[in-house]
Amino acid sequence: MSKTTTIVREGESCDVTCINPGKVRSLARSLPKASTVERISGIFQIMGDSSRLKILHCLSQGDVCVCDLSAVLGMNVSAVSHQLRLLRALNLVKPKREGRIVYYSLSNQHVGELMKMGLEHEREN
Amino acid sequence: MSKTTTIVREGESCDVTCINPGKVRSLARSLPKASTVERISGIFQIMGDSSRLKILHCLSQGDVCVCDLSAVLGMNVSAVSHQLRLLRALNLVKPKREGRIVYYSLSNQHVGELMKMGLEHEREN
DNA sequence: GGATTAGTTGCATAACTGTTCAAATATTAA
DNA sequence: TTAATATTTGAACAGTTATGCAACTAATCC
Repeated sequence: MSKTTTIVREGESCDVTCINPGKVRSLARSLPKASTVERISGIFQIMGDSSRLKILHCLSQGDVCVCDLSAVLGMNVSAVSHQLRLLRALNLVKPKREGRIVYYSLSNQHVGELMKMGLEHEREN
Repeated sequence: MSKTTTIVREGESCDVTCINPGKVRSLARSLPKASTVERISGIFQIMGDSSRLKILHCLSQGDVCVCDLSAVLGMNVSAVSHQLRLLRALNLVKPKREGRIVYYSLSNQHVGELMKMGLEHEREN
């Protein structure tokens, strides 16, 4: 039943042995486009680090300054700041300066919900 | 208002400058324990890669063999197999041999739901 | 038996990531 | 102004990761 078929995907074509050409074509069509997959995996990747997850967990309970985050996580202020920069770049958190102190908060509730989902998955496993 | 306090976290203590010792203590208490955070971030980390996300997306539509996955994703059979091993190790997918062909499927629906969440986040953003 | 096909695995490697250190910026206090 | 504090940033480093190649196992077909 094996067969060599030419699969066309996003402009380029390549010869691959595939068991079920029809299924392959329909699966290929069903995939969200590359940029979408990239952005979704980006979100998950960001949440795939314990330090960042802890930071987000703290912020889900209200504004926290960098200094306090550093104390809670038990890590370098600089390290925390680097991670906050990443989170800022992805619009997951936003800063608010008050004098010398910068308070961070979640930009929206989506991340909080994703975290809750993660916790539930964990519990059910 | 700044103050130097000793924060005790999981047996070890360290001196850190922190703005709000009370808040820090309560946040520290509110954090899920290390192993839990680790496992949750592990799940997200696994989904934080476009190849794996595509694989999982395919499997969310039914059983697919390694060969077809390779064709759909346009990548090496070996590379796909390596990723499947990771997913297997985390009990996210399971193999079923039929002759020479190995069909993979999702172990449970949790991952599918997480992916849906990701897609929704993406859309709302 | 030998040949072919599907998949796995170990190794090598290039690319990426998280953290730390040191230096810079910004704001307040003396 | 100088000193102190809160945060940011860039460079460097160690550790991890995704992929491809080559060699292997497993199953089928001749």
